[in-house]
Amino acid sequence: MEDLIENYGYLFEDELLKEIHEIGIYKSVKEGDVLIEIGDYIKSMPLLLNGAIKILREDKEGEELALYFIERGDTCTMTLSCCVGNSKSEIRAVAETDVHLIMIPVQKMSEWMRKYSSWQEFILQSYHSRMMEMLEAIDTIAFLKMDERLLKYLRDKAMVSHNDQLQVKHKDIAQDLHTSRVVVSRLLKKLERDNKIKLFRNRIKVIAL
Amino acid sequence: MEDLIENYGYLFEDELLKEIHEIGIYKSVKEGDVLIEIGDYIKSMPLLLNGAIKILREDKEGEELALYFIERGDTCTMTLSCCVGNSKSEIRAVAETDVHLIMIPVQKMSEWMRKYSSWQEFILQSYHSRMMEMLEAIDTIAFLKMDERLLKYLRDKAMVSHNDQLQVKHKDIAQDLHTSRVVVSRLLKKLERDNKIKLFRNRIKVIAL
DNA sequence: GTAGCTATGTAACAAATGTTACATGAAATT
DNA sequence: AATTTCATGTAACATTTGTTACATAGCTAC
Repeated sequence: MEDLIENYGYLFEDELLKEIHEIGIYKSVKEGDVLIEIGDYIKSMPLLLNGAIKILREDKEGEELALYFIERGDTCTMTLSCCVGNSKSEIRAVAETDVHLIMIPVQKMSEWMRKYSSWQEFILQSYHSRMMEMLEAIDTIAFLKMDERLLKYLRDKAMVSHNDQLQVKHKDIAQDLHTSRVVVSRLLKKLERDNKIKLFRNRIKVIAL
Repeated sequence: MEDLIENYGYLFEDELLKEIHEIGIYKSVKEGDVLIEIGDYIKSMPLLLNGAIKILREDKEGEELALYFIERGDTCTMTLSCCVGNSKSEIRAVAETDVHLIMIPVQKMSEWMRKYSSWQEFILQSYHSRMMEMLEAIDTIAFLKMDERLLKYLRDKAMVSHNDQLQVKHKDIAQDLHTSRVVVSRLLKKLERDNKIKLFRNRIKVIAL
């Protein structure tokens, strides 16, 4: 409950907070766990209390692409979107760090939309944020070259995990950026020569945040 | 009014249709005209009656990228999004064909959200559609090669203009796809050899729709 | 018709990204 | 300690995309 108030207290009226606390289901998720799988029907929406979630897209061949990260105080708008459309999830959500969240049944979502103006505001604001994040994702893949994308990826990752030391393998990065391991290793080496990062085995230190 | 009923009659209750008709401002826009410019503050949202609108993104250097087309029965959700966030437009909207639309003042938008459940449904559904279109745009630039993107672009363009004969110059296509004219000409020639399209001066016929 | 403009075609080359193959070195397993 | 597995480095090459330069062909204006 303190977690709830800390993250959403300034947004929602007390009554709504109480309802969320009563109805919502508190959940802990371990780093790396899959929260939503592509094709899942969505029955509840998550309110993020802490930690970060990575949103991924997949093509027909099963190749991945990381779109953006979601942080505390956010919700997965794609979830809302899918509830409304009553359709399957188009994305995969993976816990980037250990995560605490509250699951809200979808019926409540539209009920609260009419009952609480702060909730309506929150939902619309969420859509806005996610739209902006989608646009940023588009900018990144459309306008940046791979070395710039790579650096941005590392910085974003460091930001959401509040840690400039990243526990990652080149192979994983390649998967998130939808490129090959060799390309990633090559560009990482260049970034290290340019003093933007420092490379270790299973670990990368981001210097210029 | 008939236009309004034809496009939105099955969505909205009569009372809402009446309000839209009374409050909305009917507008005609010529092909090529800019409806929304990047950085504009949005004071009203458009409901599309017929025609199609092209949504574009721009990078820092002023380079463009076409994201998707909006057709009749749709609205520009980015507009909503910007109203909510009270922020400037992040995209440019250009009339792809001659367009008829109704402009709704933004205050009405949130007022109707509470008053008419069909309006709330419509807005959320719009957000969903636009999210899906953004995802498709991401898929396109992330997973497709330029020749596939080019063919998809031509097909989409033919679809929304209901015409397999496109009045376009290679230069314009290059701008929309964020590549160079030479690349477009080269790939178009290949598509013609593969019998997907037929090339003329100032005109392209899309064969395999 | 001719001059000039615009759109398109194409060659030659450059840069970015993707692929294959293999070497090295650290960690884990036996 | 020897063996195996995994992460990383790197060379060599292929493919895709971008760039520069120029030729040709159709249209417009005079």
